[in-house]
Amino acid sequence: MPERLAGTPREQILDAAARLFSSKGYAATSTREIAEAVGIRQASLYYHFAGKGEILSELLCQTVRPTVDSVAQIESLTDDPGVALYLVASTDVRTLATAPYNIGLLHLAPDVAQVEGCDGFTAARDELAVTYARLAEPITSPDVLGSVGPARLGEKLVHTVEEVIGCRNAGRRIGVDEAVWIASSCLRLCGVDSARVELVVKTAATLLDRADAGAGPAGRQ
Amino acid sequence: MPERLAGTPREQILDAAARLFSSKGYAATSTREIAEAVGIRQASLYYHFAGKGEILSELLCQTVRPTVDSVAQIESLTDDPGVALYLVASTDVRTLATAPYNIGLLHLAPDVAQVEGCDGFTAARDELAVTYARLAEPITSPDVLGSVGPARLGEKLVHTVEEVIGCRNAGRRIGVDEAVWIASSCLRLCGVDSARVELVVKTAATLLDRADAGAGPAGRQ
DNA sequence: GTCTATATCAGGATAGAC
DNA sequence: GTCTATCCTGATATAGAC
Repeated sequence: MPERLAGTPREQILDAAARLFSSKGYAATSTREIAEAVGIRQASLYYHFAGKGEILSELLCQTVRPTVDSVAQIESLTDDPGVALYLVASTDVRTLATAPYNIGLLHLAPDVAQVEGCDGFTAARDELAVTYARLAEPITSPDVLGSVGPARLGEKLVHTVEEVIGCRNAGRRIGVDEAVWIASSCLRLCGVDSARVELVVKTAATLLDRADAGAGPAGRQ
Repeated sequence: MPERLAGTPREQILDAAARLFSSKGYAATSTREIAEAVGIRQASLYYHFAGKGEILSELLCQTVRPTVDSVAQIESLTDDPGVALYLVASTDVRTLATAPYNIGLLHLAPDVAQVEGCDGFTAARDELAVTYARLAEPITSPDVLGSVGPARLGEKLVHTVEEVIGCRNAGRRIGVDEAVWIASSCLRLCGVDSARVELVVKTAATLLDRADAGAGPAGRQ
């Protein structure tokens, strides 16, 4: 245990804010509480952040950045859009499931949606929806595409992955089986049948194993 | 247009609160704003409600009551659990989609989850999850049941229907096609294939037509 | 049933010492 | 970089007149 119980003051603030925001809500959390949790005075927060909104903004970005960044790498692994979709969804699930606190909850809340200066987050999230749409379209059955169209389907798949948020909010942690099920829900919703879903899941698993092996032991982290 | 632009003061307050809560968030909405929207003074709210929390509680209950109440009637229409599941989901979708404001958003927000005295709502919502689970289990494919189990599947179907909330939150209204798709998503997630989904949707539609005809013109509302 | 008036308290943010 | 001190605003809820 060579590390301190926390990192830089900035990281400590973000961690405390994440815990409080996700448990009490953004508007209902005071900057005093955040400061107290870190062990500094309320006014000292303003040295590290311009205000409450900037703390929130940074936290929101952390929920999407890893997934957005992973897309290029995933697409270099496979040409099968179904497998790619599943892998992106899996990354998304993992990011949301393993974050120290359930901050994914926040962006749905109206008080959060009203905060200005979160453009980076909304842009990244929109980009993610477009990616989901692009990958989903070629594997989606005609009746589904006819009902919702590609763009809305993308949004809906993003929402589907955010099922993780609901699970965590219910107090449960997400196991491997559940993570697989949520990611594969994206395929099911496109109209892919159970047999093919299982095939994609297996293909994706072997692909990841190969990639991990190629990246060396560090890939396991 | 024989009605006044609003009903009783109590209803006016609930309507204004619903609009403000769903757009700004619960904690971020002041009782002053609610009163102002109704055209009375802030203190006058306390004649109609014990406090801010009681207004919220009533609004939350309105989002689940119609669906919970419809279950018995739906189960008297059919013995096919798949059709019943689809009909319950459709009722749920309709309730969430046609409410004057998107109050379904609220229960997800942490500031709302913290409010005491919403037991009626949480109990009704839990009951709904159990119903979804009971109807879904017999039609769910083994691989899906093996991954998540019936109870969690019930929760997940509730969340699936709540996709409506996300749609409305994105500023879109829910069309018929989209409503059908969301309700049938419950079947797809259980592992039901596209052909059978379409069959269930058609069966449900004819069942409803018959029920409406039996109930007389009032059934159309 | 609605009002005025007010008690009580907590919020975010800034100024300036150290 | 953190502190103290404070400003200013706005919150919920109550008391009591009409």
